[in-house]
Amino acid sequence: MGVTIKDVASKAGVSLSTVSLVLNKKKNVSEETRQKVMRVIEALDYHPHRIARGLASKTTGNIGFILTEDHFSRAEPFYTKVFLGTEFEARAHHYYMLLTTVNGSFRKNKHIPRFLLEKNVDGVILAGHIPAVLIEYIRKTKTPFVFVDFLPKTGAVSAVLIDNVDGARQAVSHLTQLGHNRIAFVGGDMDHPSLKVRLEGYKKALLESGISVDENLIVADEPSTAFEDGYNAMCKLLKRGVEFSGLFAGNDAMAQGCLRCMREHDVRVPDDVALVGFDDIENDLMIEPNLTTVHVDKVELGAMAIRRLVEMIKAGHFIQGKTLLPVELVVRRSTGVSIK
Amino acid sequence: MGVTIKDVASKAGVSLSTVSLVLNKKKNVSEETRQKVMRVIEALDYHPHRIARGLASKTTGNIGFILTEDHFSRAEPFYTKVFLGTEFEARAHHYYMLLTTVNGSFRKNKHIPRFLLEKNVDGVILAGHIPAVLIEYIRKTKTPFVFVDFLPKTGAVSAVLIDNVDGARQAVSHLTQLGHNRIAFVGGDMDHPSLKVRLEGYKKALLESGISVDENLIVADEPSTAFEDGYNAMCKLLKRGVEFSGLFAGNDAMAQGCLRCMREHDVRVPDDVALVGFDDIENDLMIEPNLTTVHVDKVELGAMAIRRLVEMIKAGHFIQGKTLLPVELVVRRSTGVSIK
DNA sequence: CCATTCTATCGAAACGTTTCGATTATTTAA
DNA sequence: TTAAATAATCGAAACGTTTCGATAGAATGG
Repeated sequence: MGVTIKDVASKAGVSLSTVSLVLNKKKNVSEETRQKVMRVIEALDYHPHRIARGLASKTTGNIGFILTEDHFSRAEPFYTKVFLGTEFEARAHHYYMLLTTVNGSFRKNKHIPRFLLEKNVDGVILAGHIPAVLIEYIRKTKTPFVFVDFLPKTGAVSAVLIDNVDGARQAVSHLTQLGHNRIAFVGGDMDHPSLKVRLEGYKKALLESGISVDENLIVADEPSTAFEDGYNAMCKLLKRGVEFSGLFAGNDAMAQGCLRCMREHDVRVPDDVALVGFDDIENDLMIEPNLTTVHVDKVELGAMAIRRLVEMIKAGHFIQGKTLLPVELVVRRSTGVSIK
Repeated sequence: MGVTIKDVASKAGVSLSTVSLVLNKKKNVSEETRQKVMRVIEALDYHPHRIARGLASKTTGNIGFILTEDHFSRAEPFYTKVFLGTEFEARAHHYYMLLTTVNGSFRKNKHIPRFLLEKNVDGVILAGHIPAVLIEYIRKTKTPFVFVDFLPKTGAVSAVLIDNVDGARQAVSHLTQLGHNRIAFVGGDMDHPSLKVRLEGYKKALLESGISVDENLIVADEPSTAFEDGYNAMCKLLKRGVEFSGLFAGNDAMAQGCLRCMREHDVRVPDDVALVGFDDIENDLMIEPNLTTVHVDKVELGAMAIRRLVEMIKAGHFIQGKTLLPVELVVRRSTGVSIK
């Protein structure tokens, strides 16, 4: 039905292979015939058939995105943004993204993503806590892969990570500079590297400011990092009766949960407590007071991962290394700094 | 490298074609050989190569998702949710989704999505305001397609739509049942069928309740439907000085913008004004007061579209028709009804 | 001026399936 | 008992490219 390379060849009076050479910008084709072929391609509005090209060249034009189910259903659409970032960047490199989720109860030879089994991707992005068995499988298949916001315990990796330490430092030193020295931390899901590192960054920043760490000011044992977890954590903290005037939440969803809890207990933000979150999600601007937070460019995070992956695919071999995504504090009303 | 159908055939002692027949569950293969072949497939952990299968069967296993750029960058992640809904449902039918955006300044023969040119999809989902030229192109290629939350002006269509009329009716009659009879409407982007229909539904519901429509209570000329548009619209409405005690916003993002504006003007919700939104977005629960709204299951909307599309692909011909997604009012604090 | 290298082009195999028509074996009908 | 229909299996073509090795002609070197 559609026009094929054969049609182009015959109409241009050259062989199939010559057209292919032109299409793939290979050497050793005269400028003259190149132009002739190009004109015919234009005239016939020819576009190579992706599938056929794929079979011959052992290339798919697809990149897989593997995500754990629980991360995907997180209220906070963090990974959704990351995924969209990969979409945009992938398209710029002429790839399409194939998305799939795996769940925690992963069993080998059973739950391997279909696009891997069917050899339908040129590389994969791994986001969130991916089961070790799966990572091992991917390594075996020699498929290029890049981690996003996660690091496995072992093995050589290519990864793109948030600069959580720096973010936590910026958040905490913003609070100390405002004069706070009793600064609490609220977090959860400490299995996730990001949250763990944010807590570490918090401690480090305190020490750098000459403030000792008080474990009574830390609530980090919530199972997850959603709004409710923030709410619950804050309730625990308030129940302890310890004094604090600054609060650093592991992410914005939790920060907003804290806010709700504090409001219910007549603790005013920013008057009684200055609050800083992490992530910079959309509705930080829709709540009262607008939330001071550490901005994370999730879309860019995805884009960086794709760039790394495409580089590896082109190179034809694994390229080890980690890249940190810089983050930036954005100061809003919740830390009491008045903005014009 | 990988194990192919050839390996299975020789190990099972049958021909290539027999293995293929087994794989595709065709008739006329004896139970005995079927089992023998299946055992070998298991033993070798064979999985057919998607690309090769695609070339031979003229099938891609992919579904395209076409979206307008401006809709995609909308603050409110409506279409993102719809897309995820298609992802999940597509996977259940063993398809992968390929996403792309087109922009308003669409030119034929230039901005046609690559997956269409390269014949890399078995069907497409069209979300939002898709340029008519593109629709025409898709029709010509005989690619099955389904619209989501949009209807083109002309031609036979298969579409999945939100039951906006019913949603508006539920919203408005909730307000009238609470005793309000001065009910305002705030909307924008009236080019979009959904918003237009919500306004119509609002008027219809008023009339059904014996309340005449007062154009002074309607602000619908905002360019878009984001938070800011709601904010601006509400400012205009308040400036008019007309009295109202109920407010129906075209969507939740606008409703939240209204809320912000009212707060700045010391109009209290729900005490002075009872507010209902539309969509039921995540942070309706994170704002004060929690927003009464019309719940739209965006994920299900996407899933419905996929089911329709898969049906068409299987049938091998276009199937005309529209399906309405039922919606449901969820009552929260912003309409003043106290919930235990 | 001939041997060598280089350039441009081509033919054919290969990629891993599906599918169609042929073939053989088996059953059914007359 | 034989012709016809049916069931099971197979061989080969086809899908639309890329790529490798071959070939012929042009350029280069000694």
